[in-house]
Amino acid sequence: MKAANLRARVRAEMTEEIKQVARRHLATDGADLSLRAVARDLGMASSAVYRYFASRDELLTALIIDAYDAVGQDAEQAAAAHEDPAEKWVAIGHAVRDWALANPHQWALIYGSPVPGYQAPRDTVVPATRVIFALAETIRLGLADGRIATVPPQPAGRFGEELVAIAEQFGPDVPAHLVGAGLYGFIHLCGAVSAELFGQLNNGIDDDRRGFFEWQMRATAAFAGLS
Amino acid sequence: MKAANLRARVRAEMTEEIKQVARRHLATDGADLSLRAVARDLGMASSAVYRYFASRDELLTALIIDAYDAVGQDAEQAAAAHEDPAEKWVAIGHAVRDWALANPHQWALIYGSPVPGYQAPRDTVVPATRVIFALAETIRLGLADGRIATVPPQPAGRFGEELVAIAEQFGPDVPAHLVGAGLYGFIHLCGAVSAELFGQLNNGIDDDRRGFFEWQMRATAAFAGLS
DNA sequence: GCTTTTGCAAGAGCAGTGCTCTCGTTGTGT
DNA sequence: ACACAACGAGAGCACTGCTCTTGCAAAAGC
Repeated sequence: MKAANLRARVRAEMTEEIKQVARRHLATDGADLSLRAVARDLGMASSAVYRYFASRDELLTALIIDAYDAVGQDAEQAAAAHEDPAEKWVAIGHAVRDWALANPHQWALIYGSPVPGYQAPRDTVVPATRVIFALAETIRLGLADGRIATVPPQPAGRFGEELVAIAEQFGPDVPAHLVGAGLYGFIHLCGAVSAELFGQLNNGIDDDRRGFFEWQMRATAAFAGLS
Repeated sequence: MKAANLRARVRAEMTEEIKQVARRHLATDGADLSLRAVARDLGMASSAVYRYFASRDELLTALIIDAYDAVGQDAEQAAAAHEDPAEKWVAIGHAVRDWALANPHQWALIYGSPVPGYQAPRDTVVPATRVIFALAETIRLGLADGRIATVPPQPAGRFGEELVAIAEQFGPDVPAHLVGAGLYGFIHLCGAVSAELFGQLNNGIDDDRRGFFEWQMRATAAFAGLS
């Protein structure tokens, strides 16, 4: 059974190697990942790859999960490195942006338009929440420390009830409007990074994009009452 | 020469028809537009399409320009339908969102991740600015009417100078921080629509997405001083 | 020990893609 | 009427995702 473990380990290594080469292809050749090209780089027949991933989409899904985890981990580490909630908030933003600038095609994979034959399996749901959870935890900390000064406008309407439902997942006494502000901040974070990465800022802000980004992050922090 | 006009007109009609069928394919089959499939639908050989578009990318570029113009026009009309700057602002947002919900794949084309062999030709630059110009014009109007109440935080650093440079294109006496707020609002608008369209809101805000969106738009309007 | 089952890799093959080239045809300007 | 440019169709190239069959080596059962 040691041999069996060996077999499983070799399989795990092979799986990881395929993902690694695929990531490299994604980074260099662009978004249209070719399974055959990956197989060629590994010196194996294209059909052999199907022993490890049932389809190209499944490979992409694996890459998506890894990407969510990678950017989520960076965000969590950045948050842990600061004491003040507002600084945590901004640090999360910079961490996400830095990761996206370093891995633009992986960013496009997770926060860009869904891939052609798009399908978001359940496996991606949990890793996808790490960044927004880091933001939410920052707000919760600020709230616990009495660091939340001003408050965003009260949500009115049915979506307010949905915010309440989300708030209850974070524990008692979390105001719905702060959940709204957290979601607002997350949306703006994704929007700002995507705008920079996808060329929406071209011929506008070309020099000090980091400064402009930080200005935006501080604005969203202030919207959540973190100053 | 009347015959020449006829030839040119037939060519224009054919070009438009190809784009129309391509848009339909984009809407139904998804993002991976197949030139051959479009040709089949038109009852022509795939090679004949190349008489009208030099490549698949060129077809996509044409669709991108049209999409920018379409959403831009909707935004401008929505703005024109209101008097109060804050209402103009929200109306622009809803117009853009409505268009995106009606044409999700076209939205992905212009504001999603760039297409695989991506290239943003110069032709797309001008149409791409219509939405943000509509937002900027709204701010300018509010400023002229003395409707700008509070102001966003002053941008500090090099990007502040870049904002000044942009502000000068809009005319004299336009404060840089308002340009920043306009860009901020545009980025959030794109982020909010993309988040909704690309599934980032799933298992969170599922019911009253319109309400949540409007709440966000009013927040960005307030950030620009429009209330 | 040997046999059977399983996991894996390779190759051929299918249907599809973007794109090029050639070859007739048809309409246009002189 | 003639030369020329525009056009459509077809064949073909290199590529893609994916399936199926074949052969081989490692694990499992007796």
